[in-house]
Amino acid sequence: MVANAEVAAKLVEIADLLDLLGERFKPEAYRRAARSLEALPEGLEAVASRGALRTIPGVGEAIAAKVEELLRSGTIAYLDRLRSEIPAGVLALMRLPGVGPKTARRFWVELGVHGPEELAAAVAAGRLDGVKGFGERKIAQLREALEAAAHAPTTGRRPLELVWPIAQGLVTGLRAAAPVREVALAGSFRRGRETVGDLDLLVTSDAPEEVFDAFSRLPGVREIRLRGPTKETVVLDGGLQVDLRVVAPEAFGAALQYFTGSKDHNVRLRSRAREHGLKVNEYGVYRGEARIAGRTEEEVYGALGLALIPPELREDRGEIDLAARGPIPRLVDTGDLTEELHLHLPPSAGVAELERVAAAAATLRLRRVGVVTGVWAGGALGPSLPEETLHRLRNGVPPLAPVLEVRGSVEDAAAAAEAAPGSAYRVLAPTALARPASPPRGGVPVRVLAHVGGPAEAAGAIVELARSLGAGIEVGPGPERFDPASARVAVAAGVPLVLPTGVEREAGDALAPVALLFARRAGARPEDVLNARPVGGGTVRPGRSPTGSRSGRRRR
DNA sequence: GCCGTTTTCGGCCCGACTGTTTTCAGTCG
Repeated sequence: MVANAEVAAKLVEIADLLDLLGERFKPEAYRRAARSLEALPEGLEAVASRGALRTIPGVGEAIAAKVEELLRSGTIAYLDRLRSEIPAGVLALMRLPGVGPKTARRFWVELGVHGPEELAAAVAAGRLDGVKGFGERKIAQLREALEAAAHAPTTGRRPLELVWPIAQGLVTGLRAAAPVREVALAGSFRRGRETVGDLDLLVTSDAPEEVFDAFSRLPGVREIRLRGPTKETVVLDGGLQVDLRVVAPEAFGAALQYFTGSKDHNVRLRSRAREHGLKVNEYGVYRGEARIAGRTEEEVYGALGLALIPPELREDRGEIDLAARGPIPRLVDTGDLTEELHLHLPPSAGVAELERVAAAAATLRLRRVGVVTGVWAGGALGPSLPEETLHRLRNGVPPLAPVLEVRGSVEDAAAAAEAAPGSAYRVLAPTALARPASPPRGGVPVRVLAHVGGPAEAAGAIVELARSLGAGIEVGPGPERFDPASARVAVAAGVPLVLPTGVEREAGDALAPVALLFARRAGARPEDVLNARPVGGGTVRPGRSPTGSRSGRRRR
């Protein structure tokens, strides 16, 4: 079994190598196909076996053939040929900051340098001095990049939930320290991608210089990488890069749209604009010289004859055609959540803690909060809260309700429910998956929550299990929850999602907001979310069938 | 190499910033 990410990596390598050969449009074609493969909620082998590779956006005849070749034989002859033409170290040269395909190729062809180590030696030996295009500053920059690459591992993309608190801190800090009006996070962060490469911050202000000064002095800012009249790039202590842009208020919507991306979405949007005799850039929508939109995103999409597209859907997966046909179905939002299905309190939690949660629940207008009173595992019930707290909970602290958590199979869950009547139960699905599942026994008040993640390729099997149990599947960061691609499979199959409400969390905690972004990215409407529905239904009926026209089907 | 609500050929987003250049190429997002 070849993982989708592995195939995508091979295509990206082809793209990089073609870049070095000076190809104009092929590299981007291979990269676009690679991005599509990475986001695929299904194993490539399954797609290939039903002959559907070419339905993947950006995959045409040639790339489909190469993917098939890779799945069949484990290699791509075309890639092997490119590799034989270009030394591996030249690719590493191209990945140095400030070095692109042109420069890397010059190092290789003109200087006979085959990799970063050789380049470092060449720089040290003064072989770049006097070479056209390499002044003092360029050489110093190169020396620094080589130094950094030798010591620090390349900083890749980071999980969204880890970047979340950092991003919120920057927004808060900027609001407090600089003369800004609007502040917004854009980029893949705003789209709710599972991983974030860097952060894009957008502000409106009359005094850009003051904003940049204040931004540079925020705690955690390690260095300024570049600074111009409208843009500043800094690097934080952890190595995360942050781009800050200051734009005029009348262009805020256009800039937000532009810097939210995705790249593929923007490219398609611009093609559409051209077809309508319009031009879109980060300052607005133009008909000739006249600016016809730009203050809000709604204006920008409207000028192109489109309904506003939620950022989480802007991936060029058919959302533009959808928006051309009419308003996009409303996606689930924080305010739709009516219930917390399971909340773990610290083992020492006292009565005051219950009251704190109840107050938080009131603020969030939650009608029910399931508090885990014990974990049933291996046929025994483990205590999880002090006796006084349990007593108080059972005697009623609205809207809190005791919930029993079961880790095991469906049979375990039924046994646990009989041993501790009156509590709902949930199944931790890794174990449930390992055993044959059967529907819960009758007469027990249950609500099944499959608490399980895994590779996107496995999503289909888990969704089917959840459907047979009448379970909802928790969405959010971490290996025990569904990521956006898997969640999309669930939504398309009519299996409801479950979202954490964040009721017990401290401010700045990322679980609930990130889970919400993931669900929205999966195209989930309020009715696709189990705990966004009216309380009282209790059990989800097993074996619900998808309803033909659900949101999940509008993309691929 | 991909793609199509003007197209199966001829396009492919577009601007900021840097360094080095005296008018622009390369990189980046």
